[in-house]
Amino acid sequence: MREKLLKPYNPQKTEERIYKLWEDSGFFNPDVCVEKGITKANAEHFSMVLPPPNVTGNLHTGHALMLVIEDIMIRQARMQGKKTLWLPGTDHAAIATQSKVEKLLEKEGIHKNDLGREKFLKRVEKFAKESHDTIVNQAKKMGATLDWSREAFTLDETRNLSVKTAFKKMYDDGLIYRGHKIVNWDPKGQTVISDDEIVYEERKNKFYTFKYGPFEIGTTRPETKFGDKYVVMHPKDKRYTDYASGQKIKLEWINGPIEATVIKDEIIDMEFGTGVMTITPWHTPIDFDIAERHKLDKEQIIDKYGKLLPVAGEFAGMKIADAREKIVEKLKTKGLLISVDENYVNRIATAERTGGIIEPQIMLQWFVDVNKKISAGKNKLQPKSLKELMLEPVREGKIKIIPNYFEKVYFNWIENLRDWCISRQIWYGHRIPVWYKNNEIYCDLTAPEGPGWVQDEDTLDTWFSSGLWTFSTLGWPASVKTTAGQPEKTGDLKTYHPTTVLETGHDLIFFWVARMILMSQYLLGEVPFKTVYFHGMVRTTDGRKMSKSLGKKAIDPLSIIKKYGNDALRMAMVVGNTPGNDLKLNENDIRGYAKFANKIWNVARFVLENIEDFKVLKIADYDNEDKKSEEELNALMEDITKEMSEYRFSIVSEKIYQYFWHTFADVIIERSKKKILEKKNVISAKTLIYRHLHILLRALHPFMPFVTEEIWSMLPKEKNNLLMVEKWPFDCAQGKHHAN
RNA sequence: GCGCGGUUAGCUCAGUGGUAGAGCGACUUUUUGACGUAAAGUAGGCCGGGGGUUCAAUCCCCUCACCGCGCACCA
Repeated sequence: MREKLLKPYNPQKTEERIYKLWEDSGFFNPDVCVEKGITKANAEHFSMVLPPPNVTGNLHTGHALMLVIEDIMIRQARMQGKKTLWLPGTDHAAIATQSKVEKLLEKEGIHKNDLGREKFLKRVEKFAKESHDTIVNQAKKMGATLDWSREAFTLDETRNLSVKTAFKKMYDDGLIYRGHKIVNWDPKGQTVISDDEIVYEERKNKFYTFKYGPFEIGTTRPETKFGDKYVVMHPKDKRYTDYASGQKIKLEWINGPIEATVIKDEIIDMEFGTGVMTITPWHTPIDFDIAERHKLDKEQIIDKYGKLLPVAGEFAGMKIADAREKIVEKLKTKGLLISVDENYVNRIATAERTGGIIEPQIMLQWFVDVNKKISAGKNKLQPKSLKELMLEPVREGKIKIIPNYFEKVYFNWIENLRDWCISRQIWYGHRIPVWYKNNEIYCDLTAPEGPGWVQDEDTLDTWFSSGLWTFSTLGWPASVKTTAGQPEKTGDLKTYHPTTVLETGHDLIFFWVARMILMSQYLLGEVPFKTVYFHGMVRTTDGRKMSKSLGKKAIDPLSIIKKYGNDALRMAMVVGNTPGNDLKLNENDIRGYAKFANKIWNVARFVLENIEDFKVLKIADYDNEDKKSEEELNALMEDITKEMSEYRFSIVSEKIYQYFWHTFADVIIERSKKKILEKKNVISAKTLIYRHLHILLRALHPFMPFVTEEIWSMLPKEKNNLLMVEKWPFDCAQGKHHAN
């Protein structure tokens, strides 16, 4: 009996030592497991990439939840003898990281332009490195058995090669094009962003109605109205049958008389306002579409700093917010203001990362064409669009999404998907591998020979590199050899791709999950993963999403671990938490599971005290009630193994908890006391409690790895393996229980 | 506007076509030997409202209400 068992379980004194044992064993690396005979060389694989945390700071409870669920899957797979890889990495998170560093510099009174591209990037890299180290340390404290030897970064050299390779192939296939389109310009971040990076905020905005010649037009944005020389109405609107398409009308406007042209278009909602509107094609997506359809002029009104251009006459150079009221005032003086609705509410598009108000602009940018049909990969005979490549595997069940209702959300998104804008006017990120010289354009992995070539200044959307993550981390493109015209995978890519499961938050379904499916389908002709498991968002007890802005209200995972232990936090995050549903993390629950860890500890003490003289550890001749208990335990193991294969961690953790405490401890141990005291069926009793502990520790290990590993080290047994590589107590394939 | 999820014990949440479950909390008892971070026990629920299918509905279908979320539009 070890001394330390005599005191209550102390996670603080245990966890760091245990993690070091695991790490030193090398078993996080599947190759080591094979070398040491833990895993068979030809074993089935189980692989998962870690959703790479952004290098913008610390890990929060959301990360903790992710690490816990993934570590549970990985530990079980490893115990089941699978060749198990959990691949770690971090995300450079382009805009997020750059704007974070910009803010830090701001405090020093420095603007990034003062430093210049190179010096600024050095600062960002320094910051990213520090964040990376913090993140890795925290992940280790959380007990994650990630294979650190394979760690990757979305912006390292290998990943840069994969990004350039992917870009070039898409460019050559005509899937990436450069064009003038209306895009989401963020005046604050001074970059374009994709549709998915927009966050809408409801705000009260004055809704003005102006007299526009014979019409009345409504707007929330008078400052864009300078260029409005087209007035649009529905062709079937009976109120305006007197006006013909193309008809010119002279009218008085902000800066004097103008000539407006009547346009008829069915997109107009006759019910809205007066059924007449003027359009600003340069700054409104829907107006842009109308202008394209009718081949109308487009004129820029607002520059990229959010200031009015000379077209605004006396208002030129003014900022939007300042100009708006003044323009209204002028129109009012001219008798053109009809009414103002003070209580109008509409949605404002803001940039996710900077909070800047999006000003749509027509700009020259790079796009991924999602509708063009190409005969790439395995679809040589039947050309397919990227949209189809994204839809098919989910529709056909090659990718299963848990919970399955997210499949509908996924389909809905793809069906409404527009071309993906991938260029960003920021410095931190993968530089676009395109060079220009006069009118020539050159796209390749390296710069073209000869003088005069200038590389595109822009970088790529961070999700472009994230989309490659399941295979760029496994060595692609180097790990694809082309023999006899057939691409053939080698190395890690061959062994571990498609990955078994992707576990992530449902907020990443479009940003990341869809893009990974796109990239893998297109570049490898296969799915990136077979199952997607979405966890919910972690919330505070009052229901708010946990984030740093909450300050003290947010629970810091590391301080919880310090207080209650890792195992307790893990259980609190798993029990009662079903996929897709948000989790309200409650300190009471965590405290409860800390008690459970202690309960396990005390049970172990009792069992070990009573089997010290006990040499024969094989299945004995049980008496009837013990035999029944053994069978009940076996049935439970079979049951939870099946539940685990269906990713029902909530149920499994609860069942083991219940059985351990209220059957093993409360019934079986109490019964054994009596038998041992009365010296009746002692062998049966001792065998039963030993085997229960032996089996339950293994079943509990993925959920509560630290306390179970610590107790395991004290158990009398033939081999001295770490529990993390012991056998899971039920073999699904063979229907066998692993006795010892 | 289109769509998705939720509504179960005081709180946080599981769950199932056939007498309703857990944790925490509350209350009562127990200083017995693994554990007081414990044990034994008790109380507490028309499973959101209404309708339907069924021998049987908390569960399946329809509908309403409220809460949360996503997408689109917003001149």
